[in-house]
Amino acid sequence: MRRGRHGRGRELLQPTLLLIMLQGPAHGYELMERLKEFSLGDIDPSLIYRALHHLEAEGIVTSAWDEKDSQGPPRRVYHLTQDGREMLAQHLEEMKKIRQRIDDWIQAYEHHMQASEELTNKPKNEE
Amino acid sequence: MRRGRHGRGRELLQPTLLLIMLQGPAHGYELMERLKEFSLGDIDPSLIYRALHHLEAEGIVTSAWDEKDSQGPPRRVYHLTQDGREMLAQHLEEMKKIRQRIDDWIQAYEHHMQASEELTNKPKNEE
DNA sequence: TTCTCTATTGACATTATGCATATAGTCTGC
DNA sequence: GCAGACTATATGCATAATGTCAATAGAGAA
Repeated sequence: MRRGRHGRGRELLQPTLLLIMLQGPAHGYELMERLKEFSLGDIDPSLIYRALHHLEAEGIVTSAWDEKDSQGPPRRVYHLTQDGREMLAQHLEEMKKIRQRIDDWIQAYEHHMQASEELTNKPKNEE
Repeated sequence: MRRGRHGRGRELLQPTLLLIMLQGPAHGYELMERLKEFSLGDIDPSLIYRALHHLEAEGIVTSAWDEKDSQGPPRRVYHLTQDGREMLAQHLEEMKKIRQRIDDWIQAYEHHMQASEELTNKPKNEE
């Protein structure tokens, strides 16, 4: 299975991990699976665990070994801190800005393409 | 002037440089100025020049010293290659995907917030 | 000549990414 | 019981990308 090839969507990893945790505590493997819901499957597991360690070091999440039975080795369960909730609110604002930039980009691109297509189709001055 | 702090919008740098060049050849300083049109002012100049060198090494753009007068030191003028135009078309597809993911993210976040707000405002079972 | 703006580049440190791999528990079927 | 698949987390290492800072230098204005 080819995974994580190139930086596609990697900038959405952290915000999306937090968003899933907003819906409730989760362990790494589960987060990895649920990223598929956001078209972010295909990310190498090591990147997810590394992101989680990083978030914990920043105080955005906390973690503890799960006391309940696992279907494998013990799980480390992560949940949001208050800082994490605030971070999410900041992410929302950031997301809106990025979306606006992307919209501007797409519009500028398509506008240019449309204009140059018209030039190609009407080389002589029609009206 | 604080510049380039953190990865804000940095993922849009390359596509946006190419988009501006699609509208016509341009030199680095000019590109840097025109990035403001896409809310990408505030990027350190060295990042822009580095991106341009990288694009040239990849054959996405070519460059030459400008023969015309500068209002300062000589300018290096960049223009798109055919590969660059194809790259732009790929960027368009990528942009649309990212845009979709961001929409999904925002919708999930706001949906959760709305749901939890309702729980807060109606703790007893009203209908 | 000094200051600001124009213009490009390089050095250096830090951080992120990609990929491979180690470790190990559980579960299913044989 | 053991092989193989799935669950679960973590580390090491090489390379790529970023951030910061500063060097260099021409042109134009005061």
